[in-house]
Amino acid sequence: MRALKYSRQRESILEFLQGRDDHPTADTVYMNIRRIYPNISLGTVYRNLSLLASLGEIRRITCEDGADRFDAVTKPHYHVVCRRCGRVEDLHMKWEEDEDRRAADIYRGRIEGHTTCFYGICARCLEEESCGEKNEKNSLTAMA
Amino acid sequence: MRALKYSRQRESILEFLQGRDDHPTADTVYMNIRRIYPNISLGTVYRNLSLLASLGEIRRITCEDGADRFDAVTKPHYHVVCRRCGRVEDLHMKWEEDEDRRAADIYRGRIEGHTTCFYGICARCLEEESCGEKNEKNSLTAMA
DNA sequence: GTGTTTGCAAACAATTTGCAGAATT
DNA sequence: AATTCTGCAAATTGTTTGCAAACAC
Repeated sequence: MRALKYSRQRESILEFLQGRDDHPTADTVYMNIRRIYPNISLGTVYRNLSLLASLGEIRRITCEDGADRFDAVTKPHYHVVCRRCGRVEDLHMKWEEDEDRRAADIYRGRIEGHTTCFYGICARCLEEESCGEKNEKNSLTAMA
Repeated sequence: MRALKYSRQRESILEFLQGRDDHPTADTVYMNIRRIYPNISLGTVYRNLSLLASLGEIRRITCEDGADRFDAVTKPHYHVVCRRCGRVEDLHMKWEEDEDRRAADIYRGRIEGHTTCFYGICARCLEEESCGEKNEKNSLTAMA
């Protein structure tokens, strides 16, 4: 029903994501795109990220940690979230195709897919035991 | 370091969650507990949910849909999120224990566990094709 | 009594939205 | 010319926090 017109901002956001292997938040995207289009607005970034995600050109990752992250790799794969610094990394492990079928067999509704998110402590945080710089919020999780 | 004192509100929140098999949001918990303690505050509900989660008495579920949900079943299991109404259901399927080991084998950091979230359309929404009542937000995801 | 928890309200963070003007077709 | 997209600011939503009083030990 709605047309879809070219926009340099959108293009630029997509390209930016394609050039990264970590998984930036909307805000990180914003900061970086601003170097190219200094007056792009955060609203535009959000709008385009949502649009691209709904078009299937990028993937939204929602992982327990404050802000959503975005990934230009759209084929299913695993992620690891660091509980200390919040960093989200890809895990290059064979994707378990059968899971969906197993689930569909016993679920009364329709299964369309799944996401699997590992959590733990990333190598960087393990080394520098004094990691806590980035994402203090997560210390709550570790409070117990 | 910190003591931990009894609170009827906390007790009541935990009991409420234990009596449900769906996965209420903080707000739903609030609405329901209010029938017992009419002047409990939303802040208290959030504080206790976070506390209980960090103690491992309940589990926090963050699944792409606006608000976090909470689950009194703490042993790992699968969830299915309906992309139409946002409902989160348990999926009673054998938990794949090996995943963590597989991941740990190739990951440089420490793997502590993982969560797997299936998504699709729940049976209820499939039937009444006119589902859209509850959680309009999700229509964005389906917009493409 | 000391320390924890509560209710309330204000503060916050992430994200969405309304609108007039700029860009694309 | 008709629409879509943008920048900006204000609005929403989900969650956290500061504080004085209430409660548990």
